[in-house]
Amino acid sequence: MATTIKDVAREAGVSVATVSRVLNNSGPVSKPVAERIRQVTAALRYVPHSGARSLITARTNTLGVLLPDLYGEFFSELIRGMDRASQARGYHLLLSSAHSARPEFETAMRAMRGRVDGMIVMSPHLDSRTLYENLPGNVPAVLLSCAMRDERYPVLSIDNVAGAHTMVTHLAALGHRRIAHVSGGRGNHDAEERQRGFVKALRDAGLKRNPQLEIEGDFTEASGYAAAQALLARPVPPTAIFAGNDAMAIGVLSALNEAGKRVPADVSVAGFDDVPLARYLTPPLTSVHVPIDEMGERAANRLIASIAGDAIPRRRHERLATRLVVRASCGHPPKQKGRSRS
Amino acid sequence: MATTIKDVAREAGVSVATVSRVLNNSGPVSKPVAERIRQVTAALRYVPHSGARSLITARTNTLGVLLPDLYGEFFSELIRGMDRASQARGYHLLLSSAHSARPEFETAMRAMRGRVDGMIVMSPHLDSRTLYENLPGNVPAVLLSCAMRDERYPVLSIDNVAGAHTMVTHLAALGHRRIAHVSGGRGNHDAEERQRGFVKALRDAGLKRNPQLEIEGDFTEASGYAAAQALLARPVPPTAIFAGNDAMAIGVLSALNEAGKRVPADVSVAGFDDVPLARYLTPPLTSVHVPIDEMGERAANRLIASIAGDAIPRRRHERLATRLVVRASCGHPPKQKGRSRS
DNA sequence: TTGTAGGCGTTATCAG
DNA sequence: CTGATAACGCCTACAA
Repeated sequence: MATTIKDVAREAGVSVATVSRVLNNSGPVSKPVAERIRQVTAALRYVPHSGARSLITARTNTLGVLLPDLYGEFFSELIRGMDRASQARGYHLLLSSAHSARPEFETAMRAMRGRVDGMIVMSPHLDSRTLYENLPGNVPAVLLSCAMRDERYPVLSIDNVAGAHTMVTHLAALGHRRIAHVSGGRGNHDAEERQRGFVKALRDAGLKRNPQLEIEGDFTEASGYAAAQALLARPVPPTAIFAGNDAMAIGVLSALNEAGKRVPADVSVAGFDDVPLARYLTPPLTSVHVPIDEMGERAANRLIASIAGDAIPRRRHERLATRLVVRASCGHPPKQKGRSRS
Repeated sequence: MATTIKDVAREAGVSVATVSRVLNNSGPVSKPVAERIRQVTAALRYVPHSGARSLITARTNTLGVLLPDLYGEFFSELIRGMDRASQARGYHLLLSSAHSARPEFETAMRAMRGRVDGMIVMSPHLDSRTLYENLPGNVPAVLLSCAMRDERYPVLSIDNVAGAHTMVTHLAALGHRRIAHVSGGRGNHDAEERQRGFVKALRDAGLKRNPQLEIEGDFTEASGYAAAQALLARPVPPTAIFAGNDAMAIGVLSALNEAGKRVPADVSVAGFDDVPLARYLTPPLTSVHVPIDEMGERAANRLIASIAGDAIPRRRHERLATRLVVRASCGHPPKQKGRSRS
């Protein structure tokens, strides 16, 4: 049915070995013969069977990608970055998502073994144990935003703590003393780091941590919306709300607007990620810029390098720097009408 | 290095045939033997080499997915839908993006041949000719949002014309007579269909088409922003702006807000797609709902069915229905003379 | 119920 | 420079 190398060889009047040599530039072939073979190959629309090839070369030229639930702009960007890097080096992407839960993660991991040369795993919900036990021993892997303490696998992550710290410090510098945080959810690595940055910045600014002003969300707009409503219902609401990502910040903006609060006149709002649309929100969102596509790109490049057997960089754990992006959604707190503390 | 079926056989003291039978449930094996084999398989963490297997079964259990440039929420949703359906049926997704241009499309298509059992192709920028010439003859394919006139391949698309028509009719019913359209760009299939719906609805509402009120964008927030600025500069600006997708509508909102226009008091704004965050915009965006993830899901299911050799549905071309979602961003046009005094 | 052996499409190793 | 031919890991008749 499908044309094989034999068909090409027969048609061109040569042996399969010669055809193979032409197609892979792996050996000397005379000009005219090579030319004829190329012609026949094109005419027959022949494409080598990658499975058969990988059988002998032990390479699939494919990277496995394991992601959590896909949502929003974030993953489009991430995948875009990985794809760009992969294509440039002749690799394909075998994608599998929705593996926040453990059993699905294990299944997906197993299913990939054998069809990929390496794996990129993003699994902000799983603990080191589960990761270790399921990561393939035989192929290299790069982790994204994972809770990996040691250096057994290279990990790429966002500098969440510093990013959140910078943001909260910025808010404090604007004069805010009641700064709320809507976190991305317990058990999520990025979310917890961002919260750590928040807490640390409060302390560094000499502000007291207030449980009333910390709410757990789940990185969705809906959870940000609900969180803001809850915060507004507090006896003394916050003057600034720092959301764990832009999606939740959007939900926060929505709730504030609905409640008749002006941003930033009444309440300041800040996000994290700085997705492309952040600057087009009303008002434009102050956020922490994360180079998402670059993270994807780096992960792929790093994996490909380690597949190729390149020397492993000394520092396996790499943190991507963030950048504070100040826009109109944050300003000074409103003049205190009630008591001012401390 | 990697463990093979032979290792398992040796370790379990049986032949490779028996191991194979156990792993594929393809033949009678005695209980105790099967049990031992399963144990050894697990202990050795053996996973069959998919390439070798596909060599003989002629199946890869992989779907190839060719997408244009990834952006925004749209593609996260789409991929999520495809992945969900694929996983449920034991298929993997081999993803490749950024193929708006012809040569890249051809390369990507060729690279996939041989590693997939079927292909999902989304290529709103390419013409039928190019598509035909590059679509694989040997594996089934499903097209998304493609300009395919005949029925050679099944096509799934959004009912863009009806969606746009409904929206514009809605705006006209609110009293708008100067309705602008920011289109998604010439050469993009979805964009052109939406524009057709816009034009048709104008006519049906007895409104005259006005070139001054039609601007070409490219589905990005930035282009929506620029378009709105241009529209505001018109001698007589529109009272409603219908953007070809939500991203551009976001840009429009941003520009209007910056120009001090109130939405919907001064100008109404509508989008298309109804991405998850549309309801959380300020103001919440009136849009045309498109079941994006369902489209991905259906595409995958349909492809898998045709791989399995299921009977092909009579109507190969399937249009997904859209739904008007009315929110606060659209209202009646301002009174003719009494322009807002703010 | 189990084992043996042939072959799937490639590439790599030899001879020529 | 070119052509046989032996792997690669697996599945599947066919034989036992």
